[in-house]
Amino acid sequence: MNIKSVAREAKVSVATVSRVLNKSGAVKEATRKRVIDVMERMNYSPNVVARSLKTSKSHTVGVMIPDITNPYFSELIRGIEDAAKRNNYNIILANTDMDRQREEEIFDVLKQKRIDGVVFASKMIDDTIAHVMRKINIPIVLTSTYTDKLDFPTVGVDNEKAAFDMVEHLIGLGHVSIGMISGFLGDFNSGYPRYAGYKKAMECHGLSVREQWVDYGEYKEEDGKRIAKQWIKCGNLPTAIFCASDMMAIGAMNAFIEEGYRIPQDISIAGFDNIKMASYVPFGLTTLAQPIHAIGDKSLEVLIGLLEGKPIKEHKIILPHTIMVRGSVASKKQ
Amino acid sequence: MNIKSVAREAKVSVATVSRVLNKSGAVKEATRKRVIDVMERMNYSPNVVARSLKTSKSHTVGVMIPDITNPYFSELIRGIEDAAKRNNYNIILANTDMDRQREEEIFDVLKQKRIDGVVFASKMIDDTIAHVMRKINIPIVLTSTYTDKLDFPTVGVDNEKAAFDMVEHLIGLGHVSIGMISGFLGDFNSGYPRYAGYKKAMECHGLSVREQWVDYGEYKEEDGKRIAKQWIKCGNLPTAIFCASDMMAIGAMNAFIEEGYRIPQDISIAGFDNIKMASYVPFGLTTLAQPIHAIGDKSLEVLIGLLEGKPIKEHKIILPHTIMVRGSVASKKQ
DNA sequence: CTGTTAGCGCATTCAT
DNA sequence: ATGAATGCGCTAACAG
Repeated sequence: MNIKSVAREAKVSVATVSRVLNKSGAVKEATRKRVIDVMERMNYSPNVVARSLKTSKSHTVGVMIPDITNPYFSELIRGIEDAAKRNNYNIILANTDMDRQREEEIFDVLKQKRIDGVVFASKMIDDTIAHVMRKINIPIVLTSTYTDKLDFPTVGVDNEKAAFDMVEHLIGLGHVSIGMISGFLGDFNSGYPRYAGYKKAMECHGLSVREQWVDYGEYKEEDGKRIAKQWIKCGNLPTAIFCASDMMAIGAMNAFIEEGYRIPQDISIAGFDNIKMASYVPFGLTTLAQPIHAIGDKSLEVLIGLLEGKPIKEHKIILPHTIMVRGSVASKKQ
Repeated sequence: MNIKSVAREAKVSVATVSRVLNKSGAVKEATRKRVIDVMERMNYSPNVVARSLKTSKSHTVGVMIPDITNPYFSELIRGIEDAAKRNNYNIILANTDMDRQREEEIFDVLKQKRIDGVVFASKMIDDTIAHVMRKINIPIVLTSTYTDKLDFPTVGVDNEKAAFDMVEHLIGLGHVSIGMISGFLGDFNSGYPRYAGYKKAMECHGLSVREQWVDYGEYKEEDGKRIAKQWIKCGNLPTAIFCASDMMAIGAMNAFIEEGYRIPQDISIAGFDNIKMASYVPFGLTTLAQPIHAIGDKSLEVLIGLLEGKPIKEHKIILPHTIMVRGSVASKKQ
């Protein structure tokens, strides 16, 4: 049941069937109807593999992320998939766990499968992976990923400004002793800029960043929890803690609650990301909202732009962030 | 840069190149080396699309789920993808939002893309979608999905027994007034059996199911929260609440905490699923643990078995559940 | 052990 | 407006 049998049945050539299939070229309405009829009667479904071989377009893109289990990435994927659906693309999903070897392997099979492009999220691009990505020679869009080695388009928020805004929000609420549970400063995508924004906001308002109130984690709940428990043990807490991720904020909240503190009466906690879970803690988590879904959506739109040969206007696409006010931060004004 | 140019460069025929590529047939070690050398030097990457056209195998499977943003499904997908990786398959991910029309569309394009099989999760299979799934004529494995119309393999836990075990656990802890925030009873996959297990356990121990302590939601946080707040307003609470999903359990917890109750001192709450988030609430959520990752993994393994023509031994594959004891349930023994 | 060749199903160019 | 013929890159049957 291929194009040929349809042609035979409809008493036309395969070229004509192909024409009605792709709405290319002109076909007399009568024969078009006839062909369509036959296709339906035979329950014909064109073989996209053959078409891809011919056109070298698969209408499929690869999406490589560290771990779909991370709520940030599952929202991101949803945005990507929604945009894909709109544009009649499909996505091949691959988890990398940020393992460089695994990433290379995936790039390799994606290339072999002739996918049209990829959306890539990972840790910082080093020379090795940059070389692989260049060599593979297909359009790539980066998100949540820092690079100064590649000139692929990047989609995300202005992390430094976002952190600055959040800390300024806390200061505006009367907080002066503000701690931060940061990401690692070697992470130039999120870790460093968010810390830099925090520091800048503090200095901007004449407040001091105290070393004992800054610690570093890998954005996981466990990290936030561990650090908060440590601080509790040392006594002498800030009145507010800004966390570089919602998961760390949730971990910190859990630590404080388990130790008998009340949030936000005893201590205020702010997060970063606005994953869905942020609204599923008691009274809600106040957080710096990234438009996660929109970032995914835009990433795919940019990729499709690349595929269609649109000239790239801007390489660094910044989407707007907002502050999502919920119950985990209290005012310190008297 | 195709197989032909490699053949030319290595001074062999395309057949020989194909042989070393697929390790099929015998090739003299010397020529094999030479071919491999050439492939590397030319940075040759076989065109899997052409191969698929020839073999009618794409080594790609479709995965259709309601929403990747749902933590249950993101863990499921992770299991599926891990199994896919092990078996050198890729997955095309599609969110359906349980929309029947969307599901049909996706089945259609997946068929056109000649994917080898699909893992399907959805609401109950009705006649219309059953017809589509039969007609598409490719191997399908079901998970989280009830059907009595199709004889496709199904992977999951024994929901009724699981619920029974959990409620018995609560009873063993001394609880006698146990409420349930259930799924809808029309959901034959999870809603009805989990309720049935609850009821059976209660009756089994001579306890009565009180109508005012049973309510129904769609497994979301909001549902658990709404129902719990309602119960609080009515006063007269059970000492323990069994929820048909972790998200509803989290919602219920949030409701109680927001209303000033302490968990588990004032009320015990148990969930179902053991999504990661269940361990990220203060003191942890006691829950009926589904082996979510394993369910995904097994689903794909079964699908691959189908693809390789293995005879299906059992159509209903039940994976073992456990009770994950954390801090949200207290003992009522004196 | 190696080479020749016939398709896989389709899009597309060139005639007509 | 339609058809005939070519080739996309590969696998596998067959021949040697």
